[in-house]
Amino acid sequence: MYFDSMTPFNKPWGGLMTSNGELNIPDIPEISGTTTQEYVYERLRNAIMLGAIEPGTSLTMRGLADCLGLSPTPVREAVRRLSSEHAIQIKDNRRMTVPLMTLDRFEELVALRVAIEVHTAKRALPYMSDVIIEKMTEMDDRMDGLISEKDLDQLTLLNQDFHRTLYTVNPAQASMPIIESIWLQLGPFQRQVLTRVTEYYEIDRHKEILAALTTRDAIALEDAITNDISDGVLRSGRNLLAVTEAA
Amino acid sequence: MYFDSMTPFNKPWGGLMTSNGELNIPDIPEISGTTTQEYVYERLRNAIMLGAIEPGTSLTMRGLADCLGLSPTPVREAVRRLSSEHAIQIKDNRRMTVPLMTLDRFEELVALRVAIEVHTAKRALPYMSDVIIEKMTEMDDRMDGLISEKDLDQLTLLNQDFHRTLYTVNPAQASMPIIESIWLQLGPFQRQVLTRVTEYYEIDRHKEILAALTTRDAIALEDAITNDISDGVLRSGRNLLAVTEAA
DNA sequence: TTTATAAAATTGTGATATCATTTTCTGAAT
DNA sequence: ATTCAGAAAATGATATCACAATTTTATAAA
Repeated sequence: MYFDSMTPFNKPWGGLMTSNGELNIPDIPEISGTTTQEYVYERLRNAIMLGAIEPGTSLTMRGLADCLGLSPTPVREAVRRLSSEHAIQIKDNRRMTVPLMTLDRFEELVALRVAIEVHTAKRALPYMSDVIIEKMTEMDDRMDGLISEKDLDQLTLLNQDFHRTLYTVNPAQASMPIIESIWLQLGPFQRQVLTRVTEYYEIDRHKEILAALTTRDAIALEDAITNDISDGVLRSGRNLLAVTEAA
Repeated sequence: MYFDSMTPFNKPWGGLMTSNGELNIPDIPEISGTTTQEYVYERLRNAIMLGAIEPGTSLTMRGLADCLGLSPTPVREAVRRLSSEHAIQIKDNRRMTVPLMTLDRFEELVALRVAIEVHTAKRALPYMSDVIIEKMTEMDDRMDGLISEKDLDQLTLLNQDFHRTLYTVNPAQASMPIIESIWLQLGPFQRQVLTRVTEYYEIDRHKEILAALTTRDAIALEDAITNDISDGVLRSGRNLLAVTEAA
């Protein structure tokens, strides 16, 4: 069984479920030349980021292993990595979950995201080139298309690519792994928010970011990044959490 | 053999070394009720932070396992966690090392440390209490003693406690794990610097931090933290790296 | 229906076995 | 001394096994 046996399931057809059902971990292309452990890590990470694993659902190591058709060993390593990135919470009752968001934690994570990404963007600015700006502009154009198609998965991924492209023009940059870790902690909840919101990106802050990059204006860049992150889901997230935590 | 067989060792007494020699991983008190994997993680982390594993020394999973008298399984999990925190670099030739510092990376890490710690300190300020300030003052006093005794290990650890105490007064804080991760990346090199420097902490910036906390002055706190981090090892580190990289 | 208790199943953990690679060692030829 | 091939040893990765601890289910009593 791939799922937690704690979860009650009295299905009309009876019998045990085999390998698809409540928990559906989206497959990802298997990168050749990599280890199983790495594959599991990437796949679970992707599933968490895209909200395919509902926060609060309890999981087990062996359950995941069975679900993926693997032995517990590589799953354990992948899970432990995700756990040290706070993407998975290992509880003391032999269960683990994608942590539920709280209002306090949300505010902290968003503020931290702003602080680190602004800092990283500023340090990237001296390395910015017209070629990269062009590349980022293309990304932004593609995102406009994805918004109208309401393809949330690709939108999330491409939005990350956009930011990552900016930050990594600084070749010595050391903050990208940290930023990715924060994205991962915010991801599951952002997805919950996005599915409840109709208008995304009322004001396109990416255009502001691109403008600031073009003029090499650090102050404008700081504002643009701050606004992009804040406008994105901050307000909606606050609302959702305010309602949720009141109940 | 606990060490990399790549390392040549023609010892006069010949024969294989058993379990003490070049690589000496300081023991730590075994916390009861915890797993072997966690113990290995803490012990390796401590060893890296305190510079007991010389950066660049090549290690193997099995070597470490033998050294610690354990099977490879828990060692692998601990090593992978450290690897995802960039405390250990897993190379493609089946070896791993504590990464050597470069000037560029050093500058990035220190700047990042300043940015995150300033941000975290500011958000902690509203939660600051006289009791905590008193506790931090005592820590600072103890550090003065350790400086005169030149006890670098305890000094490093207590300095971290000092900062950690400040940042964690904010109960919802989410940045502590990130700060710890940066400390860990800086740790081995800081130790190399400290052993080559005679005067530590010419100006005691901790006193400035405590003053800013007492007056609840965010601007002064920002300056004090920035100066504390910058004065600590930044200048010496730059010098050491400038010389090293020229060669 | 609820509660207490015993039995059964499941779990996390860590050691071990196995396998394909990779590295290191050996020794001859240059 | 160097170089280079082949043999031998060591390594990382994963599956499997064993075991204690915990949870879940089954059973019986109130």
